[in-house]
Amino acid sequence: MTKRALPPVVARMWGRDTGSRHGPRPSLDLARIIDAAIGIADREGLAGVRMSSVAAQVGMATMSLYRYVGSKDELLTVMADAATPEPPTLDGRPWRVYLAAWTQANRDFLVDRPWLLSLAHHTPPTGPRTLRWLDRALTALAPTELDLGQRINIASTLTGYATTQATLSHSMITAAAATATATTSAAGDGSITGLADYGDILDQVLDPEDYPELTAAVRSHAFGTAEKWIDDADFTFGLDLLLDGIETLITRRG
Amino acid sequence: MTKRALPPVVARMWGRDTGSRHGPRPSLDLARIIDAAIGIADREGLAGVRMSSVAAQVGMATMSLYRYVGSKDELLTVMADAATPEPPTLDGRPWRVYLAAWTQANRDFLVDRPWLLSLAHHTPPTGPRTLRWLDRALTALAPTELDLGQRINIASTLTGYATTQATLSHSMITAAAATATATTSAAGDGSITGLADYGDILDQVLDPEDYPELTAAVRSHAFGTAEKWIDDADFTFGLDLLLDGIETLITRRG
DNA sequence: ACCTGAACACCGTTCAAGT
DNA sequence: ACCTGAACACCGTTCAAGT
Repeated sequence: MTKRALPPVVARMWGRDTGSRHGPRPSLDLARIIDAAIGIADREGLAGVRMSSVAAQVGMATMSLYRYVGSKDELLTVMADAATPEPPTLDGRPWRVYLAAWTQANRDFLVDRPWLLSLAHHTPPTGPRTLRWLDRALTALAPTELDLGQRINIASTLTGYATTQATLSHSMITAAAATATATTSAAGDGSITGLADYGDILDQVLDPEDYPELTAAVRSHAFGTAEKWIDDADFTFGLDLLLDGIETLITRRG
Repeated sequence: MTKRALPPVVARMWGRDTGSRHGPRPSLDLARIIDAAIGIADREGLAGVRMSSVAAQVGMATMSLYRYVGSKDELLTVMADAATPEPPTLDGRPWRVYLAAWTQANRDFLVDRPWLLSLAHHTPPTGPRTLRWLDRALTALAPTELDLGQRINIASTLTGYATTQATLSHSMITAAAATATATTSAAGDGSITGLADYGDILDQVLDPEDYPELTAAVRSHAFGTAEKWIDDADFTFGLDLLLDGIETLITRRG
């Protein structure tokens, strides 16, 4: 049972110092760097986060950043965890009530910080915040008879759902916003500038024989309004499907 | 009702010629370029797809590619749709049976081509393949009394689930594969090299008071084996939760 | 021990010629 | 009308000095 060395990124996320430095200063400075990077991402999106722009923001030379993070990739990993808020507190609520709030809060912070969606790593979670979300979901499910594997699976499924919905909302919101401002670009760059455009495009492109139901959907203007897609009602609708399924499973056990 | 010009990317995905060129040749060449790009992605991952590597593969100069696609981003969009297989045929199966197969097939091709996961755009689908998947799901649900909005929502939720599970499988598979080959890199680069490592890391990092349930999970070796995560049983488990929820909804209507 | 500027590597893309 | 090489822009990162 040898303790293997922690990967540097992980160590940094947990405030454990990696290299040998003197005071408690360095970790504080890391926090400042992370905050700067998060601020840039909030304002300009992920594309704005360059080693140079982050360094400028904190008043260092670009190269100095490499004293605090091993690479840009590490910086992104650390800032993703830091930008994740604390999960809702349990407060003794029953699992269904809590998990509904948990999933909704999960979606909400992804909508607030859509750049987190692009950072969904293909790596299991290792940061303090992300793991706290997982722990709280497991805790809420502890009173049920479900085993750990099932509980972990439920938590993954719900996060997945939150992510899906956030992605959907985000693409619709930006599409709608683009329509509002970009009557100018209508001719030019060819990006999809709104939901009306989207329906328009599908209408031009779909062969009704090959895509019968989609064509019907487009013709009936099911894609007409952005509000429909970012509505809480739709989110709750799908969430209830999931929770009903979980409830069925739990009662089947009892 | 003016027909707005199709965005170039969309036109290209549907085989409609964008610029003015002479014969039917060009579109064929586009297909060759796409195939080359997909081949590279399959072999080396998305990082291997460079304008230069794709051009080399088809025996053109790098710059010639810009005759066929407007930018690398366009290339990625087009190749993502082209790399998506056809959805399963309905064959008169009841909605629940079909959607189960549909979701499983969706996950399967994402597991086969994990680079598609990184290409999950923040844009609604516009390609022939992706839209065919959507259409088929709507068709399967047509006999139910659900309205179009609900059916679209169900399809989104199921794709989302497939994506979540594929992501999970993928991170676990690569983690496991890395363990097998990388006893060498164990000391060095600090990447997570396996599930055993993952449990190890969590164990070192978690404070049992702050993360009570997660700690318990780690101690009970719930993260122990990779097989558990890529098992069909887990996938079906979550899928059934969703389908149960949908079924509840449908019968509630009737 | 910490910080930094110059230099390099890599890659997408513009542009002006080529044929 | 199509193709292409040289050149540029951008950005992450190495390295050898600075203090």
